[in-house]
Amino acid sequence: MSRKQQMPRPKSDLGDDDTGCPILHVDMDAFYAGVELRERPELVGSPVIIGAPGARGVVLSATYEARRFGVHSAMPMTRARRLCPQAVIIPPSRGKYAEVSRGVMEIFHTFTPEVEPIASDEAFLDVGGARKRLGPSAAIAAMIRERVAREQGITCSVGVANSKFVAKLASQHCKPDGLLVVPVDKVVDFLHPLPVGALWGVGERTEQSLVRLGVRTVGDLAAIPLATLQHQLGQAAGAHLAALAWGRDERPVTPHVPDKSIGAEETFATDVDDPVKIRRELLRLSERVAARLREGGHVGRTVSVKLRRADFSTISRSRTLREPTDVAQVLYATACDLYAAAGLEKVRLRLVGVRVESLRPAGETPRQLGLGERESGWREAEQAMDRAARRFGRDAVLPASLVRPPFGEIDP
DNA sequence: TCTGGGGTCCTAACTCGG
DNA sequence: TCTGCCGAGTTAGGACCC
Repeated sequence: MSRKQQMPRPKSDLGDDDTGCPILHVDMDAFYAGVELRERPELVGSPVIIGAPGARGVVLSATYEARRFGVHSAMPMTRARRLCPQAVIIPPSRGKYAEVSRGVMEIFHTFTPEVEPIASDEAFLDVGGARKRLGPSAAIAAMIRERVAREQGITCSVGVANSKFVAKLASQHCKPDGLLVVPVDKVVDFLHPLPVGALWGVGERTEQSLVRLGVRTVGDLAAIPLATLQHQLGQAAGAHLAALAWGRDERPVTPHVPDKSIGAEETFATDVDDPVKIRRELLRLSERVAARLREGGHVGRTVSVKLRRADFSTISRSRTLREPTDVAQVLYATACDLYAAAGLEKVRLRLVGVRVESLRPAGETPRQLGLGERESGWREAEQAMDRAARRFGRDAVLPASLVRPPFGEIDP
């Protein structure tokens, strides 16, 4: 589901020598759209857009037929509909995509335990250890493509290279439904003609900065002095991109990357300036985040709120607590304090968000009771809510202020 | 044209304690 | 007691990814 524009077709003279290329990047083609088309085969070959039909939605996925009209992920739905009025719009069903994603990841694990998921629709695989058993990397890539298509009914593209970064570029390069090997001695030939925006970490802003330096291709980037790059982009980003431009990327495939933060945010259907409604939303988001913290066995110490004004300018405010928590009431109280301290109580907002950072495993964090705090308090109440939610559904137990009034009554 | 929601990482400014 | 330096931690914002 990359937002970057489709790259030109690959150079055909790279060859297929996969010696020294243990890294695979597997990327589903137009994943959400592909999943929907399994159930609506009559739409195969038609422009289809997956996205919420509301006024403020964006495109989550689009078939290649829709992309020909300029539609791409993250584009506002209003614009997508203008560009391609004949497209069939399908609202997203995230549960369904999560299920297919699990199935695909299971297929990957039958080839190697070294699987690093980076999104629901893509992953890196290190097949270095599997080659003795299953054959060369390119052959493994072909088997994976065949099994994903046969067992899940969707197509994917696979890049094969000696590093994660080059494998990822390779998979983008051969989309859709392709396989591309970038041999070790052809990495620079492959990289240098590419537009600099193709690099991982070069978005719109960075690309503009680089174009001001006269850098348009990866080859241009490779040619400019490191100091100039670091002056323009900062120490870390400059050094990182300079290395990538020469195909240097030492990052290993890491199967278990721990969560660093968990958050939730919501864009209102229309902008809101009523502090009561804003606080109710902060409560809803705090409940959601706390439930996910408990589900994942995390506690977190830093609580931040995100507030986006009607003009799209965004501020965030954060506070680090004395003790880490997974209790919604603690998150909510902190979020309300931060909202009040931001001085936006009379300002029209389009989005609010709550996030918890500095996560650690709940089991490793002995809890200190505060002065006068009862052993059985909010945490126990919320754990009971978790149990009820597992049994009766997510909305079975809610804080009173989140319960919708019966039809005809006034919402307090 | 009008911009979701889930994240990660980096940088700069600031505070605080040694 | 005051001042300067340094490093660690916190906070805010921004860019980027899918």
